Amino acid sequence: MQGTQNPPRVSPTEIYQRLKTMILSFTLYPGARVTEMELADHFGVSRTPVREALQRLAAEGYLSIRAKQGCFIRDIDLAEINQYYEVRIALEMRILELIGKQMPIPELHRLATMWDPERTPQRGPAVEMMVARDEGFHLALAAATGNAVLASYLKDVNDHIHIVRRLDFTAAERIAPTYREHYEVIQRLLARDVSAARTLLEEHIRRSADVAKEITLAQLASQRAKAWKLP
Amino acid sequence: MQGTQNPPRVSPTEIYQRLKTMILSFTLYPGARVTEMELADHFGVSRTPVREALQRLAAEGYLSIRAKQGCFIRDIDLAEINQYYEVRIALEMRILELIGKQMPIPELHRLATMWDPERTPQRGPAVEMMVARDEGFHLALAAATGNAVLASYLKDVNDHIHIVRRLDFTAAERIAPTYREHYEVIQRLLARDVSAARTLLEEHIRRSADVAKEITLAQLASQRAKAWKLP
DNA sequence: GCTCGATTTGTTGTATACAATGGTGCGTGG
DNA sequence: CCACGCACCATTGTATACAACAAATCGAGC
Repeated sequence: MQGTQNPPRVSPTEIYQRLKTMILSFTLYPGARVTEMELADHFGVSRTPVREALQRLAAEGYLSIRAKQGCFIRDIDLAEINQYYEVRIALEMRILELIGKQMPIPELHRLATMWDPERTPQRGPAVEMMVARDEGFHLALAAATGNAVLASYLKDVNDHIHIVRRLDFTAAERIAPTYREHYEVIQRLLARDVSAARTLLEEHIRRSADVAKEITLAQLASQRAKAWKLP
Repeated sequence: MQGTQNPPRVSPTEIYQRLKTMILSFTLYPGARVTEMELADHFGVSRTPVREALQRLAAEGYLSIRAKQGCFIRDIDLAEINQYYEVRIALEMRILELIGKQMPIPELHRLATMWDPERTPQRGPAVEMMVARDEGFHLALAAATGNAVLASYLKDVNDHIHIVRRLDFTAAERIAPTYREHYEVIQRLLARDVSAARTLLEEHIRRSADVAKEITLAQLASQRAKAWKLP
């Protein structure tokens, strides 16, 4: 609409990222249908770069391209989300093993300060802000392994559960426990007690997953109600 | 060449799979350059479906598309391969935890029979055959978790190390140990001793990784020697 | 003979025209 | 009133023409 298509032509990668953001933030809600022409007009380019972006998104499972019909944002499949969470636990458990004896103390202190329960924000921060902070915590642990491939797999898994995970923090009462649980994990790492850190982190992930999935069910119901009256 | 392009038009997905196979089997060796037109002619289609396949392969890291220059098969980066092996261990360790107490006995017996050391083939089977069997073993464990997402991540990791892993079995002396080690893991699972199974499986993976990486170094050297005299 | 620059060539990036096909709605017949 | 079939339309799949640009090549000048 607001024509910013003259000087910088929108690249396929940028289209990909913007579409992914729209999907992950529910701007394009599950089940919605988009056509290549629509998006091409929207971004001020031809169908070619749009197709490239859509194919990437389809390959990653965010939407499905049905031949001669259109592109449909994939429905949220809670059973599948559960499976992604299981993969996440697999990766994060190994991450703790890898960094347990080796992660530098200063870096641990930095995280501890960042998640000090006494600094829990009183009036909840913006949801997206909180999600980014949370994902940052877990990715920081991954990065500390020095294994970029491992970190990128965790990032990939995170993206796939992001759409659900962000709902965890719409419930304000999850913010304080998140601070406390993150802090506890760091304390165990400082004490070089990897086993305890593992137990705590797994419980933390499962707790947040449960809350997020619960909220998702409600969200989906209301989303369907909205979709009901559109046509 | 042998014109089979009339009745069935080659789909982008098929192009993708065939190219991937060519890369993983060293038919297109690391560093080689291919152009879209070349491949389009080869498969008897236009550049469009070829581009689709190449973009998927690039997204998965198998090749890099350099603007206005060409597509280059990615070099093998042994440090990166190491990182993939670490992810593989993370996933497989969790897989053992998940199936430990639950995998049905008959399925375990099936695998035990399949990898009975006494049935080790005397004159080595074809390398690709052995690799497929090996990957099948590990994917069978993954499938037994009932977690399709987890299994697909393991498959993805396997694909990325396949190019190196297959070399493990060019050394005939690795075949017997593979049978023995697989068999041992299954025995521990039958005894419901998950912890022992984990230890054995991790050692097994690390051993095969070490051999594979060693052979890769030699292979790369000879490959470079070949490439030397091509132009 | 050597160096630097313009031109040519080859390759990917983008736009567009055309082909193939699934879905929809309308009309007809029972 | 309902069921069935046919034509039209919307949408993706494919081919091709054109644009943009990097590298190599060739030539001119010193």
